[in-house]
Amino acid sequence: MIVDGRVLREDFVPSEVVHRHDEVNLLSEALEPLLSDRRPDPSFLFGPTGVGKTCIARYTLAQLHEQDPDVRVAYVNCWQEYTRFRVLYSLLEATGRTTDIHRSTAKDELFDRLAEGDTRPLVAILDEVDQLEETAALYDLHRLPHVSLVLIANREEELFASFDDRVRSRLHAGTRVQFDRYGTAELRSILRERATQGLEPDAVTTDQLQTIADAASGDARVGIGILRSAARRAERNGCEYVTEATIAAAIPDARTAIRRKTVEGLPDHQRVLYEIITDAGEIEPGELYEAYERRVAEPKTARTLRNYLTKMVHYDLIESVGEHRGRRYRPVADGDEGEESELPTEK
DNA sequence: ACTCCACGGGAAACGCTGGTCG
DNA sequence: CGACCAGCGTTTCCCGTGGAGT
Repeated sequence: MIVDGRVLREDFVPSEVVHRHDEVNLLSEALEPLLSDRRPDPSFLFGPTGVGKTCIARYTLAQLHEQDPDVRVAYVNCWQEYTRFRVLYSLLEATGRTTDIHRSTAKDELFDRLAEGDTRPLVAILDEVDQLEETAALYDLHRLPHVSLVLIANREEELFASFDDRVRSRLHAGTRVQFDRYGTAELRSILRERATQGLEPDAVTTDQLQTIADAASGDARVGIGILRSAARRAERNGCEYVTEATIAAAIPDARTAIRRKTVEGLPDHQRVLYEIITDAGEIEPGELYEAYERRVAEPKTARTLRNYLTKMVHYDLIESVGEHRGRRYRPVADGDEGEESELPTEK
């Protein structure tokens, strides 16, 4: 049933792109100077989740690398690597020179090492760059003449708001590529493409892909997740092809899978907080702290809990409603319908 | 107006890892 | 080898801010 599981992973980069030719062209034009040994201005890819920003960036850079193997590419996801140290480290790693570096190595050491030595061009793709906490890292990278930046974020205004002045003025020039949500027809053909490569022929019908595309409401990541989950379920049941029932089962599954994974990875104390909040449905801070203290042997301070809470809000596990007095925490709603959940987490 | 409460920034304290020096 | 040191991440303490309730 499943022929090639890699194709169904969301980080799979297809060898051909569907529906994003304009964006690819824009980006590769912007990066063209690299082919004549000049440094391009930074490129920006903006758009909501699951519209192919990451995929297109990787795809385009992979092509570029093929044209000119001297151009190296480093992909950094700023969700995980959100400090200056980690970003620099990831870049060094991509150039394969990290052997003797550990946590205790001074930051400047990392920077120096990037600056000297191998000065072949390096393109740094910084994904979710709005999550980067030390934007000074961007300034650092910009100072390196052989490093070019491709920055990926949801919204332009918010991204620039998070920059400090130095960074903002340096990066203001540059190419913007805006990605819009996929229509269901587009999404359906993307899914068809994946199904053709990843599954047995005829394992899934066009109607079924349509159902999945509808459920994913423009988010290719969710769509692919549903397809993968449905295929796995079908396979586990010994089916030769995907059935309506497996799809129905896979839809909620894919929606919460990512979150469940995050929750499992949470440190103990934070998971306790999360459980209290989900159990209660909605809870106010004071009560939350008390419940927490009752449940844990060696409770952390309230201040620390606040740190945890902001982090969990950040991770989209919980949300807080109201300000100051009368604030409440609750698990983030499961956006059952494709309702515009476009609340760009104000701050 | 005044008090209560929660939020979140900043500085200091702590704990861990790995390096270095005698 | 053991005693220190450097540097980072995490936690705590302290505190200013500002809305809500009275």
